[in-house]
Amino acid sequence: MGRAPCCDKSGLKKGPWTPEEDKILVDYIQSHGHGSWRSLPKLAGLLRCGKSCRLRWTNYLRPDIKRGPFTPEEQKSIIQLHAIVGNKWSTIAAQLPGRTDNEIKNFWNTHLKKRLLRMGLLHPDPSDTSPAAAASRHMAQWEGARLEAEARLSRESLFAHSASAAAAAAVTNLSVNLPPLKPEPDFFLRIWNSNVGDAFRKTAAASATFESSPESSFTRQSSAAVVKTEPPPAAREETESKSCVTGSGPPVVAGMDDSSGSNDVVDDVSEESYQLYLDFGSGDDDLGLFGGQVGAFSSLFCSDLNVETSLDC
DNA sequence: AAAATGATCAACCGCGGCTTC
DNA sequence: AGAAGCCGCGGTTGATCATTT
Repeated sequence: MGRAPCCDKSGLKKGPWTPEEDKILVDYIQSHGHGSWRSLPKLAGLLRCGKSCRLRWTNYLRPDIKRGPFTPEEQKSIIQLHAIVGNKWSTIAAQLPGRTDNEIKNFWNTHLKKRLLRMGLLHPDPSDTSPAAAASRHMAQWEGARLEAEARLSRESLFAHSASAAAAAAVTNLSVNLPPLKPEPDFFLRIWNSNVGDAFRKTAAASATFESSPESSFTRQSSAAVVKTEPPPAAREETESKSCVTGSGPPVVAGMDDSSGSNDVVDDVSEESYQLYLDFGSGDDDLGLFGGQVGAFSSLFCSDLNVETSLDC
């Protein structure tokens, strides 16, 4: 279906915003709200398209924008979230108050991505068949199997809970119109039923045909830090068709491996970024990648993943 | 001092999804 | 049901500043 272009109308200004335009936009939104972005420019008296106004407001003028460099905690969060959701900048931004998707995207592309590539922790090409990439696939298979087991246990415990609740209700002549079963937030089950779980299952299936060397044994900690996620097929097709410049879709984050041959360049990496990597998979709990972050991430999974169960968030 | 190169980031573009009619 | 409109997202571009040669 065709779409009427938004910004190519003659007379509409493009390019950098002037302070005067900024003031007009801020004044208007503060007194009227943005309402319909499409009609806002006309109502506010701006020679801009609505799209440009929205971008300027959300990325720059919004009062809750947090300026300044990213803190180590924020960087760590970005790395962790990116390993989980890939280039879902808006999803990542939602977990970092005051940061915009555009800012995070730029920061990733100009800082974090380069650092991780230099450190050999990121493989730009998912189809890479190098030993390092192979190792990461092996990791994904391992992680997928573990997640599946966790999910199965969760289902079983949920079923047990459900059955006992039904029995109790029958005994007490209560309506068996269940779900007063207010389940505890079941993290593993949600993940497993989400796109993330789907990606793991697909990865595991793909890896099943992959010949991994018998000596590829990895520590639990490193495996937790190593997750290869792939977007669902639709998303993958979309990104592949859209872009060929940057490695779109969630990249492979691999553990430190000798085969990357990058030991000599790791020295270039700052101690701080290296520490970020070390912190990355060092959670005390069993789910290293999510170490200590489950609470913070739960809202992410509630809001952004297609959880097919009826579990409440 | 000036040109070349690299890094950064604000802004644009085009597409997909959702909503409305 | 499907066409049209709108919004938001992710990828890309280009201007500007910093650094190097």
